[in-house]
Amino acid sequence: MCGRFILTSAAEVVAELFDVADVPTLTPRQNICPTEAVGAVVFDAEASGRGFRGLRWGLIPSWAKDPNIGARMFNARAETVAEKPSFRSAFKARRCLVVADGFYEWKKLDRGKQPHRIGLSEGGPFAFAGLWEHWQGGDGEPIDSCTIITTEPNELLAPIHERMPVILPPEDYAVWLDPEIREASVLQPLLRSYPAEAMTAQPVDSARFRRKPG
DNA sequence: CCAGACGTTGTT
DNA sequence: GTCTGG
DNA sequence: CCAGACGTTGTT
DNA sequence: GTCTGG
Repeated sequence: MCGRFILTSAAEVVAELFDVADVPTLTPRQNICPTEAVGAVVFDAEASGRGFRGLRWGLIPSWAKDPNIGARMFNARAETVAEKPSFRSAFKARRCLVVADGFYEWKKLDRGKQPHRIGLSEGGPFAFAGLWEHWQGGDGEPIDSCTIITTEPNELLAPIHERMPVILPPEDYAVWLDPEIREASVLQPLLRSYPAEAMTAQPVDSARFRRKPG
């Protein structure tokens, strides 16, 4: 699962890792929530290459009447994403890389819950496997939104939570973003747990998630 | 045929 | 939009 | 995901 | 407890 994450890298670092040229200045964010704008790398048909863009986190199916349905579509299960009505068309044609420097998972304890910050040992940004979708209401603004795919946790994450987001290594970026690839038999094998030995997890203070100071 | 569902969690 | 259930 | 709210009418 | 907003 992944319901909160971090993006603090500078635009230049993101541009180099993902080989995109048009990354705008990025405000460091330690607590990105569902329904907020996230940074994503997508296939840009006009440029016949990659582009960086903002997407609303929480995928709104194109057929949804109420865009608020997207608020709880912030994750999609790797095991079922190719078949679920809300995700299958995006899985075939609109995959993306959601840019992050870390994410949070909450471990349930006998008393309360303990958030952990998780990231790559080597530091730096990485890519969640994502999907995006276009939505157009009757008279409202169109919205492009996205979801982050989850899978089983690795050995590091298993004690903390039952799911973890799929992190794609750079060698998988090209296949994941290629819109001509549509076969689940090619795509689904990419949706695996990132190696535990390359990740770190540390408890953090719950106070950082409060909305109001005090 | 039309009407209604379509998702993720976690918790019971 | 597309599938399922009635 | 968590934090914060948690009402009343009437109308579709 | 459950829903909404971010």
